[in-house]
Amino acid sequence: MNGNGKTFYITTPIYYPSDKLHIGHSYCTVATDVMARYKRMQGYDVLFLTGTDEHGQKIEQKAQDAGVTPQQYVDQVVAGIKDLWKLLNISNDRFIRTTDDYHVESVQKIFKQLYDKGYIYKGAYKGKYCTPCESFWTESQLVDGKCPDCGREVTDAEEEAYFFKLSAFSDRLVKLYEDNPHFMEPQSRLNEMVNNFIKPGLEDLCVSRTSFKWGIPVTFDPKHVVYVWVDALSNYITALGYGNSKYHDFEKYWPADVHFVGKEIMRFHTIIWPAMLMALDLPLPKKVYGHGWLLLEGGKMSKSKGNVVDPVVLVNRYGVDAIRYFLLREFPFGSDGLFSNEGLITRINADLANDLGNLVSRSVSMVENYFGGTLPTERKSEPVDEEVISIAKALKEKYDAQMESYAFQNALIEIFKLISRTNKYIDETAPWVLAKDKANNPRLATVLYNLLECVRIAGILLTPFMPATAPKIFEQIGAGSDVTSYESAGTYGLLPADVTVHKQAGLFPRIDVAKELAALEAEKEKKAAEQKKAQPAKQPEKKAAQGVASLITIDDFAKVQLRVAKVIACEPVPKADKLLRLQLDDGTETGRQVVSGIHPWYEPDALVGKKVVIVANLKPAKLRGVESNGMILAADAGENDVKVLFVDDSVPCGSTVR
RNA sequence: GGCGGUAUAGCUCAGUUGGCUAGAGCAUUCGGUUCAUACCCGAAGUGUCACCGGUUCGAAUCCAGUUACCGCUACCA
Repeated sequence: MNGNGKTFYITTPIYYPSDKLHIGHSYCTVATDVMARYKRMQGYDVLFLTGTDEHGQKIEQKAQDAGVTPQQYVDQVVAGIKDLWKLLNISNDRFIRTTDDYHVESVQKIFKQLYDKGYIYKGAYKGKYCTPCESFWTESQLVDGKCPDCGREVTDAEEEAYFFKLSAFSDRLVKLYEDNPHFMEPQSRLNEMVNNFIKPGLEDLCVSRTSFKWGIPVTFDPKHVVYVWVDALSNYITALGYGNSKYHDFEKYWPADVHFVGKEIMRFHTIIWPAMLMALDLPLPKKVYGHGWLLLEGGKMSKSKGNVVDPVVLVNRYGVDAIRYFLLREFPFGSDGLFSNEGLITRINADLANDLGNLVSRSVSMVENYFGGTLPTERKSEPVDEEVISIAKALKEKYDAQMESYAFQNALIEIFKLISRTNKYIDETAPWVLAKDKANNPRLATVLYNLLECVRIAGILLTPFMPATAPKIFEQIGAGSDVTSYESAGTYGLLPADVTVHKQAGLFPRIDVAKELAALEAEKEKKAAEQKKAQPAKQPEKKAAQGVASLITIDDFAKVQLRVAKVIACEPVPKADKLLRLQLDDGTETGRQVVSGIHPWYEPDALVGKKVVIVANLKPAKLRGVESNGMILAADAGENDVKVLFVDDSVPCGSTVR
């Protein structure tokens, strides 16, 4: 179990700094941190990497909206992310930014290397081109295989891009999964990957873009920038010095022992990343672990729902270790969990304040009250001591088994079994009764010593989870550094017989549930109000910035025919989740049929009889084989919300809108 | 639509390869205790283990079907 000389390389995903991070990102990073600390404690030479993925169109756009350069934009967000990790006591050894010089240099080399080996080739987006119309179409847009615009024949498209030969790696990937059944966890993800991607046949991957500039230029074809895959995934090796001279640890740490990732990016890490490494003739990571999401009442966290949980607020109210503990205790690492403030507070109260904090407090107090702080060395054991001692002795092994399989919640449950049993032991032995007669002192000292020992062992094993609290525990129970090492958790009875304790303030103050819930609610509303106030100020700025690039003339606008139409009938399109087929009365005799992707937000019945605005002169298109003549106007009301624009019923069908 | 997952006490969840009289924590009620952060200890419950069939001496656990929710994926002019 001793890691002497062995290395352990663990990573978080690199986060996308388009917005502030929320509790979900913190969850992943805290888990990684706990594992890193655990391995360090075991004596491994650990490298813990986290960072940010800073390129791409979305950042470019966000920066433009904010009126700053992309670099300025990410600099500011990244500073906030680094502060958050500091606040959460994250012990990452390195922090990589994909805008770092050395990373850029490496990615350019990797891209070239893959190109030279023939794994990256210049190609074109799959699609069709209508030369007379100068229009690019995808297969699904074609009407009867011909240009939807003019009805003429189309040719293969010319849109230029570089592709990675992902398709060439299917067999090797399947073999990888077969030879290493634990390559990805949880196991249920394996079927998902194989059935969704490998079996239908992997398609080559577009790895460059010409449509935006904010990225790493392709050295031998500078109008292209490297698209996310090669840029972002390779951070795991560039941060070790692969392809650059900033670091020199590639030989030492690669392959990674585990990549922790959110389940949403499992696919990139279990298919694309191994294929890239195969193409580069490099060893593959030993494991990719996809953790679950923290869900809130009402679904996934999202800005537009206003239900984003801000870790900073929680840490400031309850302390970093309470939050770290809660995240890893409450949620099984591989599956989703339900986050609630009430759950947080009751968990802190029940486990940390009542059980752990109070145990330390009462144990230390008794040593002070009955023996002035220092235990006498004379002892008297009794059979009632045996059970709690045997649990303490067996704890480390059980804990290790859970930690090695990344079952953080189970590891913590094991520790708290000891803590509970120790509390019960106090009742069984009733030290306050023993204290009434000096003759019982040897017995009393034995009981108190056992309490301190149990606390010591629990404290050591809690250290990776609660790096700030553990030292406080040790100080209170008088445990020096010689008896708080990882190894020492496996041996019972290491505290000196005449140990001296130091009573201090409680570790975790008890929280008034009702009061705190109200306070958190108030804070949330304050934030929402602030955001509302900030919105109008932000909007005009955004319009101005975008407007410069894309002003149109009144004539341009006149090309768009908007009309009012009434929904006569509406039904879902078969074999499609999002599509609705709408029959409209647009004032003409025949009416028209429109297909719209609004099923997630509207049931057919809710639309029938309503009047909407349609784009009447849009080119017809086929969606899922159903013809659509025009589109319905709807607003993007949030990250994932769409609202159709309804018109007053008094407006006649067919009315022009301008 | 395809693929995958989940469904167990009021709540959050454990239940390895079928043997459970189905468990834990929280919440609830009652009792004990006073060293301690109004804490700790003990006791008491409540469940057609989603539904319907099947395999079996025996099914929460295995198989088929149904329903609900979730995820991945395709469609979203």
